[in-house]
Amino acid sequence: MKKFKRYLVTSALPYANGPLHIGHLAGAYIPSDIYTRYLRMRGEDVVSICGSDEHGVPITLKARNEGVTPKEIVDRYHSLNKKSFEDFGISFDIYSRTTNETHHKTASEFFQNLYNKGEFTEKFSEQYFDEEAGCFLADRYIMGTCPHCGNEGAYGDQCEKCGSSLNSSDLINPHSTVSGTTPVLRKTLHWYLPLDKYEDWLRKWILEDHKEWKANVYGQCKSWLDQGLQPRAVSRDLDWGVPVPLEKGKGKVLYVWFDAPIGYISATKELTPDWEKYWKDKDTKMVHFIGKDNIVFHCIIFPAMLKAEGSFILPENVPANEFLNLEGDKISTSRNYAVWIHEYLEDFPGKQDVLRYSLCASAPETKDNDFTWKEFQARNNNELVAILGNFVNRTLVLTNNYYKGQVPEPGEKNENDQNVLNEIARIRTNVETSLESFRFREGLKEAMNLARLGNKYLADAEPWIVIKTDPERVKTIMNIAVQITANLTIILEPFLPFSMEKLRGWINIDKRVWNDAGCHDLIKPGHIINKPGLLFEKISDEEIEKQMNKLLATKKKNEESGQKVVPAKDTISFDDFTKLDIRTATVLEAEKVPRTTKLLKLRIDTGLDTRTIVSGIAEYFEPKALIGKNISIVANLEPRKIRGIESQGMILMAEDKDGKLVLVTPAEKVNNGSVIK
RNA sequence: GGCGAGAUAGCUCAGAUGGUUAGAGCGCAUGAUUCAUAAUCAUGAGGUCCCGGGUUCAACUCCCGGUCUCGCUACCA
Repeated sequence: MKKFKRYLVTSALPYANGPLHIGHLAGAYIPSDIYTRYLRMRGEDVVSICGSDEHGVPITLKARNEGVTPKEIVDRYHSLNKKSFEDFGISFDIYSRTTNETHHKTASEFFQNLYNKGEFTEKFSEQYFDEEAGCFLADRYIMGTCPHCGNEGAYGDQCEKCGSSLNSSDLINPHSTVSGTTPVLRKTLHWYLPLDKYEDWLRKWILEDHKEWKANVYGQCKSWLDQGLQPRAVSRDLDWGVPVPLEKGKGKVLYVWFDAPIGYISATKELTPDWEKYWKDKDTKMVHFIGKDNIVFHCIIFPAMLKAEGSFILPENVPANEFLNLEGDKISTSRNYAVWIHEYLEDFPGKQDVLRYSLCASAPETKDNDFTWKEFQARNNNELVAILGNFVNRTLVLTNNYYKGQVPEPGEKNENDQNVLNEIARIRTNVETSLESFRFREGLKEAMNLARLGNKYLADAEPWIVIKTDPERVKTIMNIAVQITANLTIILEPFLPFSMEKLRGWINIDKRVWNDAGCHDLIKPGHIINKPGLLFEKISDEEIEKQMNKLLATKKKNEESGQKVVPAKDTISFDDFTKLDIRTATVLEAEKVPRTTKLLKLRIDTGLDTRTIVSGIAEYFEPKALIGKNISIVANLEPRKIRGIESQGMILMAEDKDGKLVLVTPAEKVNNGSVIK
């Protein structure tokens, strides 16, 4: 394995439109922090980089909703999240932001550089502009008729019917799915990164040279590469972001995916004038910690950018984690369903390590995992308190009782003593192996084995009994117990930094380097230790219930408030209304449209006729359960072909709070074809 | 529908290149113990290794088919 001279560790830039929650921590920041702290203890040259990602459309939308400027939004969450990280002990060397000057400059230059080298393809296109919404429309927000096959339900980027890929300007009779209005064409210029050009080396670099990447990461990349890469626009028509640094780029900004990863570079620049040795020297090992939603950007797109630029190194590994669920449900920022870090820190002051432990011990390393408060409690009470805290406590209490806190001189060691002492070094090696392979769960478990070893040693040696008959022997036993404790402060430091600092205070030693781990004489005889406190305290059922109730309350509130009520539409005339032919009908047959997930093909009796309607409701209804149902339809909607089947009308559905579709049915049975008015 | 990842004890997870009684931690049971926050230590009970086929002397491990979960994607007038 190659030996690197220094490390560059990056952690996904959290998007500054909401607070941080446990999913963020478990996915990226806790592993990254453990890794970084470990490397620092090894004396490696390492910088850990992070910052807020503060550009992009969602932030402008949130700002608009709240009637404030985007800047106010990002300021709010940048400072909140920066503080959360600090308070939680995530030890970035810098936590920057993408709205600052250095970043704007760096991103501009990066763009300019690629532009000068001719790496971009430049393309004028007629883009649709929604005059009502006041913005350009992404292709997928536009629908219209396919110029090739006449399919009226073609999207701006692709026609599903004939499979041809389109530009929205090709569509006949386009309409905006944002406002429903007809957008107007405006000419606009954009720059594209031709990812297809880089496919060959990406394929070799990932699929051949990095087979050691985690299966989820490797598989995801392979999937993308096998599907074939497309050029991607690096600019957007928007006013919130890094301006395109070209005369003809006025009014345009760098697309957020292009801008954000450059944030790693600009943050490093801000941190040190020596930033180039971290980014451009082949002896630097770069590692990106991210969640699985970010794999394609960090494994394919960003490396393509770096390679295109030419002077940058590429990541050695991208240990992406899967997702964390919460009490069986998905974490949701918008629905406020999460354990927020800033709230946790208030509710459990001084218990950063408990959450660090809990999230690391059940991190979603290989598959999605579920965080439950009960498990959190169990991890604390049964492991941190009972195994680790207890061992430390009994060692320090005994040392104080027997020797007034003065570490005794060891006598002759028996075979078991030797075995136990030797075991420390073995545990250290195991932890190293785990951490260096990004297996943090395993590393933590292994580190905890040292505390288990300590408990067992005391139980076997029984100093509280031997003291009565052979006090000399007890000196050896207690010396060894103290050495184990001192080793704990090293081996657990990356995982539980707050607690180990506390523990070092009690045993009255300074922070030691990783290489000291395994030593049998970290603390010299005669050394005086301090009075200990409790390293961890039990967490009561009441505290846990309180947290669980909080989540239940959120759920309940979400249910009550229901889904967002969409704004009222414009007034229409009575004539407009009478144009609609809404009537009752009965489902005669129902079957799934093959090779789709959502589509059902229904045969219905409208009173006038029997006809076919294709409807996107397959996720909510068993076909046969629909047969015989009384429904309401729009009977005079112009027919349209969906997946090659002509759909003659539309079934009326209502959506409940969970997004589930519900049939709109007459309260009492009426004849088919009865007009709804 | 396409692609990717996953499915192993109550829970969280290990199980290179197929090979005797499938492992760990926590939980549970029993016993021991009392220095310790009723903590610890020992022992033990728990598994159709998602299902169905196949290859093989031998499959949790390989092949084929299927089911379920998650993600990306398509689709949803």
